[in-house]
Amino acid sequence: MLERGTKDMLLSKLVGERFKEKPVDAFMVSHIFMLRGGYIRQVSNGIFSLLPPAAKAARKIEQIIREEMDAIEGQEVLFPVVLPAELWQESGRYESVGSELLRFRDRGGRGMVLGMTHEEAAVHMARNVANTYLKYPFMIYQIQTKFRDEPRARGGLIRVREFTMKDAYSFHTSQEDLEAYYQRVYDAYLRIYRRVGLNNVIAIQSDTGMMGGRVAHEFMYLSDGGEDTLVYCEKCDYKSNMEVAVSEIKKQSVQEQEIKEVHTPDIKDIEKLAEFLNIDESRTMKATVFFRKDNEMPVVVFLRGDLQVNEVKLRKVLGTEVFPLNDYEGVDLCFGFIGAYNLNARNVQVIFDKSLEGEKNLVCGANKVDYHITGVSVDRDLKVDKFFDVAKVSEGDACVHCGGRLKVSRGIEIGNIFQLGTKYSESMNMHYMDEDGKLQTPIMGCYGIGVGRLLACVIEDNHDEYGPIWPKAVAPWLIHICMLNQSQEEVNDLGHRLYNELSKEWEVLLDDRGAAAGVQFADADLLGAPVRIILSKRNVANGQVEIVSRDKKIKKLVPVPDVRQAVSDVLDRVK
RNA sequence: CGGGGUGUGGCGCAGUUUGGUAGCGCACCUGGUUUGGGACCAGGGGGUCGCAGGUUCGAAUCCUGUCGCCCCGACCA
Repeated sequence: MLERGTKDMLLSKLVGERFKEKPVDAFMVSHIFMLRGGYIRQVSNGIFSLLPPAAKAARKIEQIIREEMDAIEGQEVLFPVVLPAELWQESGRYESVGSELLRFRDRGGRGMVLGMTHEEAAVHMARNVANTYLKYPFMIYQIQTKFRDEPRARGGLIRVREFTMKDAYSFHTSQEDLEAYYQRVYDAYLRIYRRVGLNNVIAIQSDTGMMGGRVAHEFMYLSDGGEDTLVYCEKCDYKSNMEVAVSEIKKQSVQEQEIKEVHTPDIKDIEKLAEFLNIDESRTMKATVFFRKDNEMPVVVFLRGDLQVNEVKLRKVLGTEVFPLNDYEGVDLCFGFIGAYNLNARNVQVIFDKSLEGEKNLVCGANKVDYHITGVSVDRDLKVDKFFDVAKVSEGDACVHCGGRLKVSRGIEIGNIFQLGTKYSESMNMHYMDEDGKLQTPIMGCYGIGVGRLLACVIEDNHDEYGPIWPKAVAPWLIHICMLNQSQEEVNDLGHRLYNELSKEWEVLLDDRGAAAGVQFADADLLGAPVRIILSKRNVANGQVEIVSRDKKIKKLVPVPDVRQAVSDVLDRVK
């Protein structure tokens, strides 16, 4: 017989178990604690079930997001998870998106997809009803399951294939209106992160990727374990994803030299070349070879030897997807010794990075096995029509805005916002009547936050060596009662009495298992409730209980009649 | 999709080299002693060893195939 209220939970009945040992396959702290604490259970690669503690915390995050979306006039809706292929064919994404879009057929053989984002569904919903300018602007959002067949899920809830996401879509009659609303969403996002207890979050400029559109920002939780690389200026507020980051590259002034051919036996990479000639890598010219997806033509990118090619930038310059070339068969290049000087390769596209502009006395390949050329000056010896910016920014480069020093850091993407423009409204024939009775195409924005990933980041940002230290806004339970000597009637009675009383006001978990003190404390640490009440034989005999905050910064003995007030005080003092 | 690793009870692992019918720690159940940081004693339950085929009198172990999972890379709102 279940006789539980909505806020109370007996630990002896809680579904899920907690483990002492670190799971062998987990590396990120959030993943480790979520497994050890009985928060999540993996069902398949990148697919997880959430157990009660995680489900409760996720619900609280969702509620915070919901409140902030409603506060900027969002209207909550619900799109289907399964969508017909035709809808995605309308926008063109059925073809343009890769295999992360899960496609399948229903019993009638009709093509279906699992929703990975819902622009199509949003336009489908809105296009027939938003037929007059009087309805604009408006924003619709949902909190819904998404599926993306990621090539490689990892890190517990950090990178998964199935996940819950809040996605929002706004519709406007002018670019100015979109920009103004975009800013409101931006501000709402920062409020959301603050409310769920995340501190190290910054917004950066980002690539628009498959979404299309021009302006986009990503919200990054700064963490060494993050998968994204970001660049920011120490002096001004320039912040960007590495994918689109730009910089002034540092250049040294050097003397011009004569062209010379040197024998470099089996020296096929920049590192060995610099070592062999005893020069800095920045005194060499590197050739990196890609191939275009559209016509499969090889592309040689020349850049200064100390730099790396930024593939996202290269993709934009070429206007097509690019992949590193691995199959050298039939390509008219002398691999390992490719150089810009005297390069006579057929059917190969050549791109020069701006890092080479004006450089003098560089070493490059001689297009001949085991030889390099020294003393190459770009202006004097090479005919370059145009330089492109296709190199990755390095730490220490100068900021293009203020000349300040750029720093490179890692982060986890916990939200993004896009100014989409008319990509979807146009391709999917969405129109409205303007004041002059003319048909117009609305301008869109879209905005996403991954709930599970956010939950994981809250742990990344709030934990000690024993487990999560949940901020009270998202804690599964606010109060955790430990009965250290449960066999003592007074302890058992008082524990249950406090449990019943406090759960009228707060969410309370009672450890009624009669376990050893160490077991109880360890589990309480893993469950991370902000306030812990400890009942021991001796204290209870003195009419007292101990109240401790999860971060262990507050510890006090209080008389039993004062417990409610003391709990309230501690809750006021913790984050 | 490439490279590497791994699959034995809920979790962590041994056993595989050299085939002989499955074991350890934790967890779980019963009884008792315990109780301020993962206790102790006694008893007990649970695994057709990822799956399929083959070799053999006999396969966790050898052979072939296949699948899952993990890591690195490619990829990625």
